[in-house]
Amino acid sequence: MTGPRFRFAPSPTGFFHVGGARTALWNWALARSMGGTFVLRIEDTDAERNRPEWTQGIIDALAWIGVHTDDPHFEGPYFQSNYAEQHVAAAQRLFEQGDAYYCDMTGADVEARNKAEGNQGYQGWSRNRGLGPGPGHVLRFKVPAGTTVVHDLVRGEVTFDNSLIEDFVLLRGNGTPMFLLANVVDDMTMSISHVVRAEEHLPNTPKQQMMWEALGHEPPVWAHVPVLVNEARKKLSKRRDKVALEMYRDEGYLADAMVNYLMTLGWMPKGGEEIQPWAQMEADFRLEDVNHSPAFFDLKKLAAFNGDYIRSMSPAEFLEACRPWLLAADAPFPADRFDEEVFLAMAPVIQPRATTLAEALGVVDFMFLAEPAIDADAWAKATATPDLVGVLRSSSAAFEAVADWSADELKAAFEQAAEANGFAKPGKAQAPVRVAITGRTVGPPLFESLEFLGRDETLRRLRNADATIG
RNA sequence: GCCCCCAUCGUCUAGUGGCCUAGGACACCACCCUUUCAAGGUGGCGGCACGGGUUCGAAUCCCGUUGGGGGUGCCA
Repeated sequence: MTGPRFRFAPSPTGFFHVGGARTALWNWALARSMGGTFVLRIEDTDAERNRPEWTQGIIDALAWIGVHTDDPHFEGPYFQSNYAEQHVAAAQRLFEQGDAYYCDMTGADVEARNKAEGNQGYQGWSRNRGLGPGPGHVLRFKVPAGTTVVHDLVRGEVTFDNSLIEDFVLLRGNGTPMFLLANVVDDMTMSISHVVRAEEHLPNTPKQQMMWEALGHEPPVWAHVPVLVNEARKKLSKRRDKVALEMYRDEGYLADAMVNYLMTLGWMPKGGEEIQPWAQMEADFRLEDVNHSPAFFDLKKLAAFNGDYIRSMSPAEFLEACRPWLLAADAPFPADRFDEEVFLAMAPVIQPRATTLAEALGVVDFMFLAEPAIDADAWAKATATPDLVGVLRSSSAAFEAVADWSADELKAAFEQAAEANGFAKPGKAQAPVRVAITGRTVGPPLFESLEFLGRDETLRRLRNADATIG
């Protein structure tokens, strides 16, 4: 692979952020459509928040959204912690070149001096003190005078006044490298040509660009994409918001729907049609077309996308997609009562009624439950008047007499029973039968359900329900 | 506080000086269809933050204001 080299560099935190997923997807689309490479680098240098299993979580999440480690465009994962020596070596080089210097002031020292002098930030106090490395000495980058212009593919030219950028820390007092340094050195080592990341990194960019230059390299192409925000228009946070990709997967959001939705947050496929196959989006995606303002991660719209994708599946695909929920320990009904044939046959009436896969099983759970729970309020309402009770009893009798147990005949039988009890519109009289059979007032078409439920079970449930009426 | 970014319906967006009476999607409302609920169909509501310029002409260019967001660690 000789094309451009992109990278995705998450820090392991135990879950995969939806914002990170979008960034990964955009990098992935770019790498693939440009014949380039997507480098995965796990930024695990902060021992505080890092566990080996987190990494697998990242790889699994990426695979779910279609970023596969066995794709020729994929490279990695690399672990930042393995490159500490190189980070330190680069810092050493900057020191030797005179682009960095040691400082023995602690954070408290800096704060105290600023308070005394009415200043803010680090004022380059140790620039000319000629300090060498030593315990507690941090290495700081000597920010040159002038301005730094960042060329950004989505923002354009952004100019920073270097005098407003403090001499930032490269190496901690204990000698370990800081993120800014590690990040730059790794990008250089991995020959990254395009850094596509969230906007929150834009203020870091002049610092990183100065390091690239000091280290004798041409900086990469930068692209800072807008952040994803919540309803209050604040950056999505794991404390407040539902940001874990895994949670959406577990609730039955389809990967294709999630991917499609994420892609359109800040970018619109050509032609203005939002629902697009991955291949099309991959081919069309351009950083130059990315929007500049933060995008609200809208659960309602995600749900709409998901419903759309669910409805477009064939019954067989739908069954397979539901399989994990059918086999789950907390499945809504016991596996041995499940009937694939029935589920397949009912799929077309289930799909338009479900927003998520998890929800889909709930639509037909009554078909596979030995004794579906009857909602008390629904039952009370469905049998509140004598005519409703009458419908229940006469339809029960009418069903018993049906010769051919089919939806059509059941419907005809029911309509007669309803009319006999004074209902001009049979639809209005469905409630008692529906509640008796399904436990609820709403659900898939009743007579088709009865057909599949079978004569014996239908009549049994009607008799049981009838018996509960005084 | 300081620095940076941003600003089209409630939301995601189309729009790159005349094609804009500002288009689509989600949400919402109404109607149709109908076997409940959905789905589907039709229609509706609703927006260029404000003020100055530039121009024959501005949602589009410039300046300012206001508003929002991000960043300001010996976190990543």
